[in-house]
Amino acid sequence: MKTMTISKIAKEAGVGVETVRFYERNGLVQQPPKPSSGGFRVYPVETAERIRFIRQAQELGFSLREIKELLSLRTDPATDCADVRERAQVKLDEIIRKIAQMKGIQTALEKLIAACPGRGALQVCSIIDAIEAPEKTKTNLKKRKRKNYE
Amino acid sequence: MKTMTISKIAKEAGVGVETVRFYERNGLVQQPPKPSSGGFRVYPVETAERIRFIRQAQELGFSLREIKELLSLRTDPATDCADVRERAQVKLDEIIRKIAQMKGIQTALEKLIAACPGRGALQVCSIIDAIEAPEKTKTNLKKRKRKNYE
DNA sequence: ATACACTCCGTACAATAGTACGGAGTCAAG
DNA sequence: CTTGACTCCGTACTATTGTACGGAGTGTAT
Repeated sequence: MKTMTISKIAKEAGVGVETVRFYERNGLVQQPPKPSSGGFRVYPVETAERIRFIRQAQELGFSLREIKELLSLRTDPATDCADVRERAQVKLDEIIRKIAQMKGIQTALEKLIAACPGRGALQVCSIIDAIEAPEKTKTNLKKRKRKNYE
Repeated sequence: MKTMTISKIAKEAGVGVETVRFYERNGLVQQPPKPSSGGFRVYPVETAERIRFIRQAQELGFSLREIKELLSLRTDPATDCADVRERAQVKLDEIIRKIAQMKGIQTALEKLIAACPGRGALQVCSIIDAIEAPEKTKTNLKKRKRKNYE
């Protein structure tokens, strides 16, 4: 196995060298020490996996701050297990909520696509319409008043 | 129904007035005309729904640019239906991919939580480990030092 | 041993997504 | 008709998430 320099890691992870450094500066990946013999830093291959995870989580709407929290979850006997469980559970709930929302949009898009060739059979004209009518395409769903927010 | 001013819309949507204006400037919501009688702009209630959709889509990792695309999808007989279908399908594929990724993280978190009290039964020590081992516990590829981080 | 690519580090610049501010206009209650 | 809250609009500032640049050091292939 060739020595993993920062550019190899970056290539492996599909990001630029500067991005790796940026993640190092922000504590998302650990910067390996410079070898005592001098020269360039050598990276463990796992770093690339870690970065790929970061990018994936970003695509799913997590901020770097949140991703850092995700990555800091460890079932390490040395740390408090109950705490890890609790934090993991919070993230899990969030994920489950997001999946549900995602499925809402999925259904809406499917409705939109289905409404396309029939032209007018459904009243679905935009993705908003497709979402706002969860199931019942019955009349007068505009009467609901939503005071739900804050 | 009282006249929806911008601050009512903002409150209804759970955002600040400035955010509404920002979305207007960027074409995500349409700015209603000033009444010919003069005075303040009056907003249709749907604007609040639209903004809530924007916020939701953002949470799911879509940029405002992408959300604008989503919102511009319309099964309008006047526009090319095949085009709408195509663009909707692209978004749909993306959503489906994201849901799959999300489920990957969900499973990883569940493994992490499961590994917590048993302590050592599973080798899952971080969320990365929980993700990188899809299900086959192919021995000792991952067995090396995982002491490196934090 | 020299060329050349790559590392290292600091700082600067950039895009996205807001948030804040200030001054002038408007509305509605007292 | 005054007062206070809100609108309108422009501009400026902020946070997050990177990208780019420049100069000095290092590794390596020829």
